[in-house]
Amino acid sequence: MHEVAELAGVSRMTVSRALNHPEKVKEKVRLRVFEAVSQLGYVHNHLARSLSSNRSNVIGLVLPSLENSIFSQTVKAISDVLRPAGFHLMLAEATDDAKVEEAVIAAFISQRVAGLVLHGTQHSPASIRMLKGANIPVVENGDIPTEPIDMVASYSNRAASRAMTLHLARLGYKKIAFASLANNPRAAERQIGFLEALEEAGHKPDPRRMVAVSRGFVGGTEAIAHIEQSAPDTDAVFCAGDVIAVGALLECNRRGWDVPGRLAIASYDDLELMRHVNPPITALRLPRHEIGRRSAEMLLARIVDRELPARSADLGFEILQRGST
Amino acid sequence: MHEVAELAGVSRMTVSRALNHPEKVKEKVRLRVFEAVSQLGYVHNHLARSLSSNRSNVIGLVLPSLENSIFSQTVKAISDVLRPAGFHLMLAEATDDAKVEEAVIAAFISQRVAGLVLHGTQHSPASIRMLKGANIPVVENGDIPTEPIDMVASYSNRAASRAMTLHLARLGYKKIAFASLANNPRAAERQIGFLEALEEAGHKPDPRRMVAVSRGFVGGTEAIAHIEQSAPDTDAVFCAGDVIAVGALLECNRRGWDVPGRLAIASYDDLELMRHVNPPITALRLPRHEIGRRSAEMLLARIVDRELPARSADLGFEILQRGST
DNA sequence: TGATTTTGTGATACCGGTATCTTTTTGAGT
DNA sequence: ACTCAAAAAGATACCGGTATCACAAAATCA
Repeated sequence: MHEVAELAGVSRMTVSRALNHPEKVKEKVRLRVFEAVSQLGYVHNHLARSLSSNRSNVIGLVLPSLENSIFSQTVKAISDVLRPAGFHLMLAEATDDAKVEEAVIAAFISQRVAGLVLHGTQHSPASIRMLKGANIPVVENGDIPTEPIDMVASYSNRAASRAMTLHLARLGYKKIAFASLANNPRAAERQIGFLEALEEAGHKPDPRRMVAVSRGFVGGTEAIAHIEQSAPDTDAVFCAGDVIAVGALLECNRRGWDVPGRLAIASYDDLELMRHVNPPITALRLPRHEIGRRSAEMLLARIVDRELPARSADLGFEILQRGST
Repeated sequence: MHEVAELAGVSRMTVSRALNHPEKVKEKVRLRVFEAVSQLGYVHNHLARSLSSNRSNVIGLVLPSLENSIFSQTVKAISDVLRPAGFHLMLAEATDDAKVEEAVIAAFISQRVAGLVLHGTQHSPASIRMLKGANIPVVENGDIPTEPIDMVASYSNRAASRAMTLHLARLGYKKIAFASLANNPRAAERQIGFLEALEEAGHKPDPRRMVAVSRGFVGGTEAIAHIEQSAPDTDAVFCAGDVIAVGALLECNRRGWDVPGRLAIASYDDLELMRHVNPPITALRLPRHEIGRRSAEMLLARIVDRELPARSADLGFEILQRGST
């Protein structure tokens, strides 16, 4: 920068101004500076800028899992909002483990990120203390928590699960099973919603129809095997996670079970795949993209425009009725 | 940091040393410093550290698309190698557009990333100039380029495509079609490999059997429709991209075509899904995870250990013969 | 025209650390 | 006990920018 200043015959300060607040510098001088910049191939050092001005242009994103394709829509949406605003995205994985999450959050704060998006709403007291102490805007995704740290953009797992279960009941299914991942805070909320709906529909919950399965397609296979063994009179299964529903459908196809005749299948999440299998699977359309967009917008509103956007946005969901139910 | 130094009764320099090179500080003093750190809840400012020491702990990753689940394995592997080494990951999307890529690279350099991973091997002269000028280690993924910028960790699209095509020929298929995405530099390499293999196997290439399709499952539907219309005697189709093969298989199922009796299907990439459809799809196992791991390791070798790792790692591939061929 | 703003530019200090060199302390060897 | 090398701690400058205030030049007003 020193060299640019010399070549343009001005002070470093003027160079800085020409680059950051061009309107504050006379046109003639400004053009000399730009000329010098391009002639020397000068690249601004954002690190120094951030340190000096105590404000950075990096947003941190913490995901429970990087391998899960579910999040790619959200990531893409965040990125699409940030880029035109000149912000960048830093990514970290925090599994559902408190210690790891604390380390990740500490690392992000240490990098002085301008804001943070957390996918997940269960945080250790230490994490919460750090986040509040850091005094940066935070958006939580993944569920609507009762006590948000700062801001929230999500749908309610409980409400979505409840709605789909009621939908199945309304279609006339009487013996609905629930398959979900074990040890997953979001799955727990979904189970609550499921049970609420059963009660509301006047069904009696039956523990034989609550199945905990592994991640991935194989989870669906497990669910069907469990149902056949423990509760063969089940007439519908609500697969609350990822690709479990597809795994279940494929397993039914293999066994020659008619879907939805022998067993109806509903999915929690509407991956593109759901529309393409036979029969297509009834699913919840969750606002994955919208969550990312709103999260980024809320952060930018606070950081750039210093506004105070609504603390919480419930982005809802939609039931897509298809051939599998 | 000043406060920590005061509380511990030492100079700032000693605090810095206690945190970065604990072995250089006497145990007694070190403990006093750590005590002060935790008492004050001090978080190290990595920005200042990077600026002062002129070395950062952030790695940049440029992907052609964030929505594509294919990359999630690579991202996860990179992240898994970086975290224990104390490095972080910054993510950007650069579509296959030169201008966007230049902007992204400039932004990363401006953030003084310690190293860069580029998924993609076609770069504009301006990008290459910037990268060489920045003097940071760069790893290219996605293909084996003839003139790498710095380092490479990948498999060869051409070799993989050629190998699968030869595999189909060896299985006795005589009229093999090729379906791939249009306007994709990697797809172009794959097509070259396909044509090489046809020649090697003594087959005559037939333009009616070269199909350009859309992204996603629907691409498979398109491929089958095209084959039926333009070259109904085709006995095998090699789907060179993403989930096209699954789309094709599902379409065959819908039409009641026997797979592989009426038409054999082979896929370029082995997603988990390939093993679970019926019949399971023959696919290339590409080293997605290994690419990420090696990329990160190569960068760290250069950054941390100041070694000069091999410039290029061809990580190969594997043919998984399954029921669809 | 002189007084008063307004606008443009420069001087200086500082953001929060680390590199480097200097000084002090420690401890081994005789 | 004394010398001297090695280890530990401190002083100072600087990384590459920006905030802030001072000051000069230009524009506005009476």
